[in-house]
Amino acid sequence: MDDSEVSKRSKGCHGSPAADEVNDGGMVGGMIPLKKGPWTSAEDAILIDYVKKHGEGNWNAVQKHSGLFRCGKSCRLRWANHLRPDLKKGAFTPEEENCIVELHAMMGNKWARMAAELPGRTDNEIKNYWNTRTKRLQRASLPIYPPDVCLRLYKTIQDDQNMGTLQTGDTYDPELMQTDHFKIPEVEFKNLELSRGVPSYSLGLFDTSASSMLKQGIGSSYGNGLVFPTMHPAKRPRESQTIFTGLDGIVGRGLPVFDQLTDYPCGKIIEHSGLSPPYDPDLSTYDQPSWDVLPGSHAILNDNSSSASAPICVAKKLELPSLQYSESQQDSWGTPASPLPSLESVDTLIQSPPTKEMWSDGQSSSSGLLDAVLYESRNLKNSKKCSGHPTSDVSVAFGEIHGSPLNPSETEWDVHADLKSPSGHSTSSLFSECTPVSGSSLDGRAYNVRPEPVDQVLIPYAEARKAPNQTGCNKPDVLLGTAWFTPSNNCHKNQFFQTDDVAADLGTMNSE
DNA sequence: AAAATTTTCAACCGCGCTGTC
DNA sequence: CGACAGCGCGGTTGAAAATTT
Repeated sequence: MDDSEVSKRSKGCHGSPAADEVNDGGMVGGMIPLKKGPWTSAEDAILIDYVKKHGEGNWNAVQKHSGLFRCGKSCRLRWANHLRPDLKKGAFTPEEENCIVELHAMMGNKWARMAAELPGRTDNEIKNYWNTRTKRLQRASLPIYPPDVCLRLYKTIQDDQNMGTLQTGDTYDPELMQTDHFKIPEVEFKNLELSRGVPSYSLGLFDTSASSMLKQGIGSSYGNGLVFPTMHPAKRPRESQTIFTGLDGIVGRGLPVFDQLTDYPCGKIIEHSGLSPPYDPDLSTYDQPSWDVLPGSHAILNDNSSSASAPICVAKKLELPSLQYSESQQDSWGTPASPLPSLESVDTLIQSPPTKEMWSDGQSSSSGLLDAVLYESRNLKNSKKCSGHPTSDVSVAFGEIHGSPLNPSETEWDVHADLKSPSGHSTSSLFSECTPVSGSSLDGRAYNVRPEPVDQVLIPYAEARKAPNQTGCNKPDVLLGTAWFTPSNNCHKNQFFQTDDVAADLGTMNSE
């Protein structure tokens, strides 16, 4: 064993005052300090041999039986992270990377559970990967979460709300929202060719603002009715669980679930958004002044395919929304607040990290995108309760943002979605015009968006809606499994949400 | 080529949960 | 029922490696 190597890193083997640290990390027989620092191959061999003979577990016995001067914790960690025979070595594959992003969006920093979905990978590995990735992306002002992930989550929550399974009120369980430095889903859209049969309103979904969403207050009833992957810590399973019914069978088995996501095809995004033409005209009757405007990027509205395909902008931090759409500006947009707080915001959701203050309970949070979406959902619900002038606070409705409903086809979207507009960073504009410098994000995930036919209809979600009370269909995890992930062989043509259902959802949501 | 900076990642730490006595 | 032990999780640290200046 290389003691010099060990001593270099060892900061003393006296462990912490904690009982377990004292017991297994302190001294051996009160005399010999347990080793810390890097493991040597000799130690590895001893540990491997021990596990072969005695199996995993009872780690504190390792030192006693093998003579290894390592605390049980250290042994367990070493085994779990490096010596386990089933460990997959090497860099994450693109599929795995995509999977991690998806999982993080849904779970937040639940590394162990994420690891459970990625066979052969350890929580530590995933954690390191994510932290590295996040740093890199943030530094490059690139989105942490791809747009389709944002939308799927958001849509799922919306649908869930419409099904009445997402409870509101003060049932929010802080523990379920336990997170840290809430990651702000930033979105950047590259090479979006949205002009082909894509409803402009679908794009509007992207021009939303999570920060506004997230500032509105806390209280997603995460714990009631919502059986998200995040579970109460107290009920945390000892062993890795399969969290997503659908995801499990896909991700867990290493199938190319995310093949379709690798490039974040626009079509997928649109599909996930749950909107497809023809847009239900009835929606305009809702107390939703600009719902009809909601949509779209000017590229779409104008069928400006040239602009849509023009690779213009360099990846750039999208930093406007919540501020840009501040209340003070609402008037300038000439429209009243809309009861549709949400869709406004994937953009914000994507760009502005909710401050910790937003979590009224003072909990830090580092949840994934899902938390943000849930948060917004809760707000949405609240806003629905509040008469017809819901978004009096930070949240900005589409109308406020995109102009008058009286002129849906010629909205202000064009104005502020335009790169030349004051806002300049509208996601919609990014959607249609921005292209990352290199054609792919720094983390290798190209945010390409391909136009997709919007006439297909996906069934799982629709079915789930029809039978919300069946077998947990009202549960997001089920939705995640059925509606979010589709077999890769169908990825190019699946419609994740039934158009009519979505329209109905939106209508319901707005009229509630 | 060397120094400085950044990135990666193995390991540690503290906390909380569960099971046992 | 409380104390304790074992274990696992998530956050953090810091040395090594890689990259940039």
